[in-house]
Amino acid sequence: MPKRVDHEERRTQIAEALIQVAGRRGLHAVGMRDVAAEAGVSLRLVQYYFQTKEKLLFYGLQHLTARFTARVGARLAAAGPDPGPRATIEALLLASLPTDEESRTFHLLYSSYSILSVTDEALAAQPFIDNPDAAENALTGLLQQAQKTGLADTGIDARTEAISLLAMTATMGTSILVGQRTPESAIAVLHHHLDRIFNTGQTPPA
Amino acid sequence: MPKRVDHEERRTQIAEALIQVAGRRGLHAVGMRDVAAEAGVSLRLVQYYFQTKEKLLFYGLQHLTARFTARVGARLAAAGPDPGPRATIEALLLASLPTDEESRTFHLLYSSYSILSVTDEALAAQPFIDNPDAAENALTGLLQQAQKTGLADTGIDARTEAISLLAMTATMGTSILVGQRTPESAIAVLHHHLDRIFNTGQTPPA
DNA sequence: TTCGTCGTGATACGACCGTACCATATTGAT
DNA sequence: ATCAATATGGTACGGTCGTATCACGACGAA
Repeated sequence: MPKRVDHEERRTQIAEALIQVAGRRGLHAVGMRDVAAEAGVSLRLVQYYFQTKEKLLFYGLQHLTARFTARVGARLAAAGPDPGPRATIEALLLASLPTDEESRTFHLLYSSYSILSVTDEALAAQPFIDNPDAAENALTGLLQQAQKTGLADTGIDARTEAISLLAMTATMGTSILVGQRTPESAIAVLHHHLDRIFNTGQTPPA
Repeated sequence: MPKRVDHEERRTQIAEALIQVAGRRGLHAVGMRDVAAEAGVSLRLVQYYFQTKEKLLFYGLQHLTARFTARVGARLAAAGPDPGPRATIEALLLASLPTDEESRTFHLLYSSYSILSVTDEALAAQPFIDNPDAAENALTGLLQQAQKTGLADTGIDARTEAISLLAMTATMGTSILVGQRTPESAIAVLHHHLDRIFNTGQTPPA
């Protein structure tokens, strides 16, 4: 047999090319030839490692979520060992905001895939649909933990607040993307709600 | 001259066909031939009244926002003459949730246009970009008015809460669209925040 | 060494899409 | 009645897109 190339490595390389060009020109505008050119390979190669465009798009979505998960993990690690629940939540939410080129691409493509999945049933059956649920559950758990340790207001409903925080973050992310809002104002809104939920010590509970 | 047909009426008819087919198969998948077939006219006619696809898409967006504005107005009128600020806000927010076929199409297409505008500068220059600002200002005004009349908690920041409510509504609308959340749960979250903002009389201020 | 398979290139094919072109019936103005 | 502008149909053109086909070099196993 010939060169015996690492398939998974090549697939990753091509998937990153897809993400690059899709982030630049939009997911709807990306063709196989664009991906090939961006990856520096021939069109045939893209066909070889992904037989069809649909499979390429699916793999691109998987790779995108994996990259995002890794990035969030890095942010959490950067917050130091065992940060408080509030710091953890803050890192989680802020990592989702499109503040640099990478997170901007994440947000744009994830939104594109979501909208696409509404009218594309094959895409709707893909695994990324349970990812938001995982985030919601994680955030809910963190809030409940904070309530038990007296850090968060016990009067709030953890799940409702988790849903709210994630929902606000998502929309404001899109607002940043279209240039309607600045990252700073989005962060300010999030801080406002975190201040409301968490006992800062400056505003003791009645 | 011949039949002297009403251009605006025909353009509206074609634009509605665009909205129909785009709501069904996705905005990215709609072609001029699809629109023509849906409207029951020839491809040539679509070209005649809109010279290019880009212009058709722009007009479709305008028509979409006009239809949505009219729908919200109808909801407000249905809430009775001079409803309280809370009822007004509630009608405003709930009208934005995709609960039936029409609002589902609204939400899907508006989101599609938004995402598209991120990578399409011609679309980004379109008027719909200031529409969210208008909603935000209106909501802020209503909240401030409610604060002055003692209906809403004076401790909240009206604009921040307006931004939050709109942001939550938008994301939860998309969640409903992709089948991740039910309209009821979204409404429950919104009610929770409205209860927090408004003095219900059951929880007197300290 | 031979052989079969893996990796890669070049190119062709059929479909579709937006747009342009040609034709023609209709009808108000002159 | 003639003319010119309007409204509409039919169809062709150039491009692009996803996919398929043909070809061939490389290399490990026998």
